[in-house]
Amino acid sequence: MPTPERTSLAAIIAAGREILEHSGASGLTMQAIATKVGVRAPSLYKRVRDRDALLTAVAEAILADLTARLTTAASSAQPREALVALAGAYRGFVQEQPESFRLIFTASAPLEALTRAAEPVLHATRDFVGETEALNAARLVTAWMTGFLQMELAGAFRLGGDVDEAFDYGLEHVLTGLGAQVR
Amino acid sequence: MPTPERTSLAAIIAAGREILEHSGASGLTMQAIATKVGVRAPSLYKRVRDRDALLTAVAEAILADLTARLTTAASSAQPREALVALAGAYRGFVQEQPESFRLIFTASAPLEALTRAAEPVLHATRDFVGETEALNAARLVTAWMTGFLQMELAGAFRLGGDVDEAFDYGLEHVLTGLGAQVR
DNA sequence: ACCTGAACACCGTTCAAGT
DNA sequence: ACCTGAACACCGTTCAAGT
Repeated sequence: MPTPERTSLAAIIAAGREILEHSGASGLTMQAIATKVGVRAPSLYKRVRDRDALLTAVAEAILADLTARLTTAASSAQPREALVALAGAYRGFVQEQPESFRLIFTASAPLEALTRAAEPVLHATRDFVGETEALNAARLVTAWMTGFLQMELAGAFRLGGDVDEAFDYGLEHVLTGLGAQVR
Repeated sequence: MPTPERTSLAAIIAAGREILEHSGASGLTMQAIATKVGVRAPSLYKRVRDRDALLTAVAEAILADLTARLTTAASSAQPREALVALAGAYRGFVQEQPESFRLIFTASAPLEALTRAAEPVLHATRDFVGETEALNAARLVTAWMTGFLQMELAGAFRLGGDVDEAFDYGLEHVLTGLGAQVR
């Protein structure tokens, strides 16, 4: 005799994201998720292969959110402004959801979702430096932003200097470097 | 009656680094370390507060190595060449010891060790852009390198394009951006 | 057809007992 | 003074038994 479903994959992922931000990746246990969705831990295996697959699914959901935010932020017609707004949106997202940011580069990476998140950057750099250099330029911008945010989160910028100023400085000089002719 | 010491903190850290590179952070268990140094797991707690402190100690040892490599690489008198060599050395280190690279920004970060590793970068940027901008420039270079290597490791650059070319492109344009006047 | 208790292997960690 | 076995709490995961 069938039993009604007491939860869903969507609910599990949503619970996972909440627990992740609240307790970090180490607090994201099958037990904790099960309790939050009102079920016992073994039942989760009906919807998810194992914990690793669950982390990947959570990372995908996070990346979908981030992609939407970046796309909206980069809507300016001025390519330079679009990139500045995009960088600001990325930083805002990371400051709001630091544990989520940590996960997307840690979890058995969902490459397609990562690629999709990079697309607004790619569009903006295409407008800024042209088609031929667009991919390399996008990788430069993405790498700088991601590295900066990771180091800021790790506290590596805590000793001396103004972090906001360092962010603006980095962004300005990256954009200048992209705009200039390389000898 | 005293018992002779059967291991040492140095041996534990060395064993930790080997296991880390071989089996990843999740394989770096107290059991695995104990077996490698010829002791039982509870004995490790004579030398180390807990696993977290052990990870920090391993990260510190890794950073000391990395610092030495970067310092050597950046010894050129030409500031631009110094930065290029430094970036190459960093990338080489990460390709040799990817798990070690992952750990240094993951482990309850040893901030002083991280700061020390950044010092060769700071010296090189000071020579390149002058005293006032040195710190901001170092943070730009460090962030770009670290972000690039992390994304390369995560496989985010696996889809299309030449990764080596993207690295060179990024480095050139970062240095150009630093060298140019920002309007 | 989904959910559960019980069980298993495997963690980190503590501690009394050994030498 | 260091090392160990035994024990504990807590993981992820499997599976037979329930409804």
